Amino acid sequence: MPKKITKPGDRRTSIDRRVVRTRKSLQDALISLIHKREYDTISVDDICKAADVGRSTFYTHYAGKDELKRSGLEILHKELRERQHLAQKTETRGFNFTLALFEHAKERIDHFRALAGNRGGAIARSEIQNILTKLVRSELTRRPDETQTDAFQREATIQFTVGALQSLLRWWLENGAKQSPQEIDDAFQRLIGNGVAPK
Amino acid sequence: MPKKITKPGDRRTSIDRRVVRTRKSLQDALISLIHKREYDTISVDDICKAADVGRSTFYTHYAGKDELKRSGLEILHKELRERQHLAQKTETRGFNFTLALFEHAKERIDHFRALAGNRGGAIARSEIQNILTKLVRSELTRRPDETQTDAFQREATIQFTVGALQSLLRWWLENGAKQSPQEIDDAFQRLIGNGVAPK
DNA sequence: TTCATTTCTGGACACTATGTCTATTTTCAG
DNA sequence: CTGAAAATAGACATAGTGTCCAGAAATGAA
Repeated sequence: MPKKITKPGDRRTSIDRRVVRTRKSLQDALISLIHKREYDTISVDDICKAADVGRSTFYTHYAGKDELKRSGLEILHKELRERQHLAQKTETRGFNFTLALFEHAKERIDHFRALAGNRGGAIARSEIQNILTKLVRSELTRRPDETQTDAFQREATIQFTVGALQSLLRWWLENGAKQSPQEIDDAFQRLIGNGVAPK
Repeated sequence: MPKKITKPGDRRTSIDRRVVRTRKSLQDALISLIHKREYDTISVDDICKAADVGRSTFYTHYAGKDELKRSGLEILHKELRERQHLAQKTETRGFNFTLALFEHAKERIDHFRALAGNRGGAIARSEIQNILTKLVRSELTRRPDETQTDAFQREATIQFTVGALQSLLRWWLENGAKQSPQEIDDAFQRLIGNGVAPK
């Protein structure tokens, strides 16, 4: 076989243990640092020191801090999709992926809080928002004879739902996820299904 | 990391024209820059050049970029509270501040989009979230005999509502606020009042 | 085991940004 | 007009970024 230029940052599934080990160290280091300080105040050098990895090595794997963080989210997303896939076999009514979401979030709460919490910042949130938007959109199917007003209503409904869900999720996690996934999901289903009656 | 607190116009609420002029220039410069690039990529120097203000002057007014941004939000908040105060005199059912919110946002759309949009980032959002949370909380009054479960339900409802509202607002603004404030508010009131029926 | 290949490494480099300080000039209010 | 306040350029120390290299170390395969 002729040579293959395999740069560390390549898409190719890494066989080399060193690569796996290095990346995992960096992932973990970032997570643990985010628990201690504001994301913006963490430097690449800090991460490398915490991970015990050379700074030049960092850059052969990730373009910067943000990419490292994104890669952490990809892992969560992948896990969630698998979970959702299982969940969809059972239920068919309403937003049936949300219970799986809350369960998943609770299991990986440290990971989630670090990446999606208040301190986590914008990158993670918009990424999570993308994920949730896809899921919600697939629940609200489009009528073939959709008018422009319908389109507006539908999109508004999607944005409304995603915002509500994400907000509830974040609040629950930030307060230590004291309630069970079932409880928080019940609350969500009730609110999204029946609406809110003020006063 | 700023350490020294220095506010030139502290003693009397800025009488000096120079102070007012400088601050306004910096505010405007930031807003216009945020429209062009990512917030993080904007340096204090960039802002100063755009505002035609010396960099050393900048630091006599603000501790850094973030504080400049926050001060911009304070202005919006103040205006919104005044508006809300007027709106509450003509009391209707439900969340009666939201129409005022949408109207206000549309009028100051450039300001809002820059500070609250996707590119705006985390500072603005959490600030706006605080504002909305206060408003929503005041709508959902607490029963005197509230149980622990009630408290959970109430807080969940608040977080749900704020998230939905903020998400809808952001989406509307980011897409150019094509619909009228009345339309978007109707959509919100309908969704929050009646819930969402998927499929 | 040996060995070619890949990865990791520290240190050097050029670069951009931050925040503070000072001496000087400009602008303001009274 | 005048003293006080504000704005300024430029210098400074510090810190972070991203790239590059040559050598050391680990790895998978033979």
